[in-house]
Amino acid sequence: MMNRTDSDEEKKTPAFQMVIDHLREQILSGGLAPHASLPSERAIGEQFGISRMTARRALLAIEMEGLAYSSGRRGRFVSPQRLTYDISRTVSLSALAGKEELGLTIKVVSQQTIEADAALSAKLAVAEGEALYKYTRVFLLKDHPAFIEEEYAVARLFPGLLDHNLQQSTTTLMEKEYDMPPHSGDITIRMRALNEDEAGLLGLPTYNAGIELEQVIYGANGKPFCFGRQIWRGELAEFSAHAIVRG
Amino acid sequence: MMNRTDSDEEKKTPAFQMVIDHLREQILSGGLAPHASLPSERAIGEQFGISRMTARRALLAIEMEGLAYSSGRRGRFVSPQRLTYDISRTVSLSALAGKEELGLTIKVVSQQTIEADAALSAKLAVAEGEALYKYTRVFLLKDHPAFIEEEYAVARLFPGLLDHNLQQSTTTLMEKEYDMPPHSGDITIRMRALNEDEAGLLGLPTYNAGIELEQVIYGANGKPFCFGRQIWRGELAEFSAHAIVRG
DNA sequence: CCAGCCTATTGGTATATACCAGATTCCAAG
DNA sequence: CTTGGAATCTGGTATATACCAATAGGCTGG
Repeated sequence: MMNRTDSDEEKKTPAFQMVIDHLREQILSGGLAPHASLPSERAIGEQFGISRMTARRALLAIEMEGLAYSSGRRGRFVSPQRLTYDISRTVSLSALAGKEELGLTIKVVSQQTIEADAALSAKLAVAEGEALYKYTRVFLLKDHPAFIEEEYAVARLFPGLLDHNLQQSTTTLMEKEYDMPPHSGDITIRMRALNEDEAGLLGLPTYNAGIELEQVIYGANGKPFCFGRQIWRGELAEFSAHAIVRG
Repeated sequence: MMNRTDSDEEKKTPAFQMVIDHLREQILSGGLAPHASLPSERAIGEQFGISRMTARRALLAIEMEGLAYSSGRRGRFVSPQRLTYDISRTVSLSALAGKEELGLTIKVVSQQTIEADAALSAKLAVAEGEALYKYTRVFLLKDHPAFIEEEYAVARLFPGLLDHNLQQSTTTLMEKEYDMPPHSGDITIRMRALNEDEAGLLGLPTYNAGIELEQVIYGANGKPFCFGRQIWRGELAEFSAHAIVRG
């Protein structure tokens, strides 16, 4: 059935591995351009003389490598390039805004006014129950989701914030319209599995891994005014920083 | 066959999902302590009345969530707690050293002297071909691998470095023995799939995702003297920073 | 008591098959 | 030309089965 080329050398080299190597080479060599479609599970199965489940497995590995993304039942496509986010230079997406060539668009998923719970009141140094603006947005590169951002802003400091167009950098908005430039930020980055909602918004299977970035943004007076949580497709994120050693 | 409780509500809720939810609850509630063993694929299959492949799928999802790790053909075990690495305060593992309760040990995998290639000479601002010390170490928590570190140090600055015991913080070593305290660092963090060697050292299946952290460490004179690359088990890593906005 | 072997168990790989539901394509009826 | 629906894609879920290799545990003979 299979035409494994490893029969001469001792043994092993799984079948799905050959498919992975083949697809990776195709993608990295540029034989398949970003957003081009990959062969279907069944097609790969026939092409390599393996079962669909084995082909599927290879494709899922390619997805995990970040080389491709799947889009529901439409098929799988080659991933675009990784973005770099300099956390010691910027807060929020100011570094990305203006990069028109990336095809960055923002989709507002929800916006509302809520009351601070215990966790948020601690992060934003406000009383529990104080009004906060909460808005959720998805950032897309050429219609391909890159990350989700949930932001919580102290409502008292930004009256009418939700009346503005949220399809832009909110830190720019806060700086220009409310004279609240960001001064510093506390950032936490970790890798974790996505829940169902997040996976749905990012177009990923549930329990795929992604990168979570949380940040509290402080104003010139040293007080926090905004808390944000971003969930990135892992293969698209890259974070850089320049740190001065203290103590 | 199965005893799915979702027959009353409309439909769906995959079988493997029930297993995931059950295992997650068990682990998060503390019913299963860190490093305790999980039921085998076959045992879960029988317990839930599903096939082994479906049980396997649920277990792999639990692994991806970081709640458990597999250890070759010995079985699967509950993951220990996540570590936090403050990149704006420290370089290398000084933050972790001294935390005896974590059971941190270091295994030296290899050490050698090499010549700088183009990439390394650029990062370390030395001539191509200049001698560098290279050593690879695995950091373990109670015998459970947490991350791999490859470090490259400019040999000229640290004569005889490899004669020291490398089962300790090398930045401390460089500071105490060679009077080269770290002053600042350039750090890059990304998520990516592991290759075979890395997966082997970390006890993970190949093509699992992990977090890569690269850093160039600069001395007080502003010159780089050490380049390191760490590959973390994603579920164990957490990076934090305090950043001042510039520009 | 310990070394060596045998066996049971575990995860890893692989197949063939089946049905479902969303997406796309295309053609025919209006 | 447009709309409707059918046929045909796609991936998602699930099963039953098979063999392999590495591990762990128990037993047995020295």
